Amino acid sequence: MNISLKDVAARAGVSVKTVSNVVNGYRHVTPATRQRVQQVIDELGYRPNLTARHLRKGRTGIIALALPELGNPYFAELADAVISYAAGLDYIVLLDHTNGRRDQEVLFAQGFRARLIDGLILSPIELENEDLLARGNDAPLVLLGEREYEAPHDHIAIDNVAAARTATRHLLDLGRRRVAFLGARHGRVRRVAHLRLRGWRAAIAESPGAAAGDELVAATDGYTRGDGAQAMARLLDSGVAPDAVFCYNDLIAIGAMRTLIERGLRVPEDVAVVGFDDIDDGRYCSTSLTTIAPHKQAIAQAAVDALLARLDGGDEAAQADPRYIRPGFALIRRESTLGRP
Amino acid sequence: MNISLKDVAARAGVSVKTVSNVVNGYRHVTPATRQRVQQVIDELGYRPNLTARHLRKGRTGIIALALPELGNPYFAELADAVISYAAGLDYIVLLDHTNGRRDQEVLFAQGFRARLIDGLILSPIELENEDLLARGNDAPLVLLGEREYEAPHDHIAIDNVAAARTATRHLLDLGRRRVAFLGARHGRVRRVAHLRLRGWRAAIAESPGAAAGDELVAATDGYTRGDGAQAMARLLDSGVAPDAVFCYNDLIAIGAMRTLIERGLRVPEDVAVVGFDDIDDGRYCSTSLTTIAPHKQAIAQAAVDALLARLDGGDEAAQADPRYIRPGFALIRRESTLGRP
DNA sequence: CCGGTGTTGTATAACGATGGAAAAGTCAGC
DNA sequence: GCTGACTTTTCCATCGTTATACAACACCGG
Repeated sequence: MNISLKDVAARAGVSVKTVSNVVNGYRHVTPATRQRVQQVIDELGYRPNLTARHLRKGRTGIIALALPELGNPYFAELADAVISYAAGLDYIVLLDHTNGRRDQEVLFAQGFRARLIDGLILSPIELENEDLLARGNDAPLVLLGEREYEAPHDHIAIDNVAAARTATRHLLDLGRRRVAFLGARHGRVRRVAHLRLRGWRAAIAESPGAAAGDELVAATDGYTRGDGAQAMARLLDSGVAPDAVFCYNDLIAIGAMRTLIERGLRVPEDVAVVGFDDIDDGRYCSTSLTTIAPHKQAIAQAAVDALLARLDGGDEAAQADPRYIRPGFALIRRESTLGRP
Repeated sequence: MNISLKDVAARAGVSVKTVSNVVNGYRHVTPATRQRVQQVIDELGYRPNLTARHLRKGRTGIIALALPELGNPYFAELADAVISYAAGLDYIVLLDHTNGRRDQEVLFAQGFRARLIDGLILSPIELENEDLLARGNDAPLVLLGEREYEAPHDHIAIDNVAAARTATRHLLDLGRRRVAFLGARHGRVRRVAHLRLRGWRAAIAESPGAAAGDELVAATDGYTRGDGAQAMARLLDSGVAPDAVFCYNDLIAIGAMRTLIERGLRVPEDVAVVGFDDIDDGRYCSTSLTTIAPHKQAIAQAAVDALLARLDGGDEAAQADPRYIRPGFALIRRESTLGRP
């Protein structure tokens, strides 16, 4: 049942290596031999054993993609894009999730799947710079997303500050003056939502009449709809009364909208809402969601390309300085800020 | 940089096999030797080469999970559950998507990743029975989801007929009489949404006053929100005027609600809506979605357990008759049928 | 007809791990 | 001190593939 090169070779009356040569399309094989071998291959239904090939070549053709959670549609859609693009380049993607927990992220960065994967694309949340520096692993690593590090790795991320500023300015341009920010992380305001928060501040600072107090910034525990709903509720209970909300991501925005509607507030008349990610859900909310759309396709391609450049590009490419690649983004205007047409 | 058993053995002054014994926790190793070897392992940062181990053992410890699309939150959440559960059993999950296309599903069933994976969990959409019978691959296969086959493979699925009947009856119990079904597939009504459609028919047949005509059944091209929105629009345009809709899945339901709201119809006052899958989105729609909640955790566990039973259970388990396992489900009542409390 | 050149095929040794058998070491009992 | 029984360690083959080196052969010009 398990056909190996040896079996084919015996049956075709040639050496193992000749069969290997045929399988790999090596040039110097007479058409006659090639045909005979090929026929036996088809006859026996031979399929190369990838494991053995990988062992011999020192490469597996597998790259890992570690995302915080697949339940978040943004990451699911991104994963989809990465898998498809990598498949086109004959690479297999091993998808995994870290739950956004530092210990798990460290585990991946350390390469606990060492020698099974050729390289890793990681979207960190809690990972610290020191974790990266302590990394005792030579497989290439590409970082994805908002967090910034000073470790020597390629990094793919849209310009989060500019994107957040664009989103916030959109709200200010509509005449809103009390624009809240939803989704800073408890106890670590300066970390995870750092860049988007900075963009928010920048836009507000440019707009004379806009309220800028810290009471407009609401923290969440995570990045789910539930977190958004709770944070919005807390914000309203605290008496802040914003007339617009810019949310760390679409899920939080959707949760926030849900709370607003439950409280009898209208979106966007009473409170306008902008999200971030452009997940499919946002388009079909009963009030469709205005959002920042990072170019997922471009992000996926850039990440895979960066990784493969270091893998397949030879020594000079492997040693090249880390690159910071910034795919584009767009503001998608929908009903949650413009109202129903 | 690439430390192998040999390096550790040389440094520790023992044989390769002894190091292997230590790594694998073999019993007969003196504490002194074990400690010395362990120390060198830590010192050099040795990590076993999984590829080599797999080659030798004939097993990779990797199982594949092939789902139609990760963009659908139901599948993303299910994948999450499978990965976590399998990880607890020391199995790695290779996640892939078929786009619900027959050629891709056939490719997976045929095992194009032969010898890289020990087994496969597949959620088919277009795959035909003959494809399964023609399968020339000995790796165990577990099927997931609504489609039913007569091929000898384990199958995990909730009772779709009963679930659909429960959902439809819920609508009828609320006094609705014109309950539409959204999500039959164009040109193949008897295939993909077969069971759920049957459940719908059964519930309606039991309810004397309920309309039962085929004009209440609307087809969709796919299973996305967009498909649901379009199908709902077509249904309304055709003048059917339902007072309730049971949808093939939550995404279609969310799309349908979107269309209803755009047309100025109220949910649930004018049209009540029930979905299927219990994805997170449904809970946070501005009108939260009543739905059938398959027990995803149970499905994931059953699928992995069934696969591993055939893998690790020895010959008698591998040859056992195929099993049809039916995890439970629940009707989750929310605003799209009950209205806002 | 010889030697050089170029093509086609083969034998053998890896890659890094594990399994089984053989060898070496330990220890009690007489 | 020797035997026998048991524990610990080593040696060798092996998984399926590819790389390297080389053998075999044909072809061509001189």
